[in-house]
Amino acid sequence: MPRDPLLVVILGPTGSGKTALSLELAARFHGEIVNCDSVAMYREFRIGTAKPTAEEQARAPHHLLDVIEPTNFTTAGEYARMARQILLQIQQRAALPIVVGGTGLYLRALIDGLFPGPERSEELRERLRERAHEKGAQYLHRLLQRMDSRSASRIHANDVPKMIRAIEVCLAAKQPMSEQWKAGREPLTGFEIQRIGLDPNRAELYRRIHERVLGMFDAGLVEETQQLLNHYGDAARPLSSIGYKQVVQLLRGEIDREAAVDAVQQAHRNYAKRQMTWFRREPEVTWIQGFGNQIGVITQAVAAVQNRLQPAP
RNA sequence: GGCGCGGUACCCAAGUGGUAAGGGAGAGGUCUGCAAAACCUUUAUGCGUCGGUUCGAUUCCGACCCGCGCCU
Repeated sequence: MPRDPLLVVILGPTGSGKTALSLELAARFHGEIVNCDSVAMYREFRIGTAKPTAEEQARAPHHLLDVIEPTNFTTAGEYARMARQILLQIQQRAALPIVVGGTGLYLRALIDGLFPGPERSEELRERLRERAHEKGAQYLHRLLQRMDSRSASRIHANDVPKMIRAIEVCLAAKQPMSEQWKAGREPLTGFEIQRIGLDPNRAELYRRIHERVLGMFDAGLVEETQQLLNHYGDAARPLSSIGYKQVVQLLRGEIDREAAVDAVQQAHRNYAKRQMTWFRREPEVTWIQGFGNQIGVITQAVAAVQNRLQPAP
């Protein structure tokens, strides 16, 4: 019986060597790389996102890098649509798609799908955010409680973003979000999925992050941020993401360089931990202990892919 | 050597004669369209040491140790 083509997913915390591993796998299996890091999708954000360099990108086709204007924004749903489109194209070329990234929600949106609900509404969000600011988060929670008590009980009363999304969904569809969820998700079909998870030793990962951030500053993170700030100001949303946010504070004179470096390192460490919490729940992951640029790790990853391509009889 | 100030968790730090705020870090967790976001949980029988007063001391008293500042 005909089998679906294989889709390889590489996941892991920031600094675990996903890029290095993806290039190795792409070279061995005629792969094409599909980015799954939210901020790497933005143009001109280069150093702070640890995007693959031009040389690295020349070693295999890369997708969904630099596809959003700095002043625009994207969402998990939009990401999933774009990525699925690209997956089909790669399939037609008979190449191996390799999804690489650390944004857990985007990965889930791609593979498991989201419920077919309404997209975000900026005006409504702005209003709700103001209310929350004036009257406190509890106000939103009471509001949601009236519209959709099931969702309200699942969302913590301090979690403003999630409450806003739930209220938005209820209003746009004139139906509780919990009802709309019953329609189920829209999962990706037509692929067999091999997830490879990088699970490096925590202390070692933190050491690598320390060095990597120093490297970013050496490579001109401050200058890059300065340019983005000059060109776009607050309109470039990723300026508030890890690395850029702290450098903006440095450029505004709120902290000195040493404090900025420390803060960026700290933010990356916190992020890596959160990513691991998310990924631990991801199903069917072949976990490999170590970093993606280590020979032993690469060997194991290659074997895992090989196994799926030509399973033992 | 003298005087003054200070010593509370891994770090910063509040505090009271009645049984140790808060923040950060660390660890664990949540996540259905801003997710590199947001949120939740958790961490000192212990307050430099030894005595004393007291029903009760981290708090008051004494001595000592350590740090910082000033004076000689």
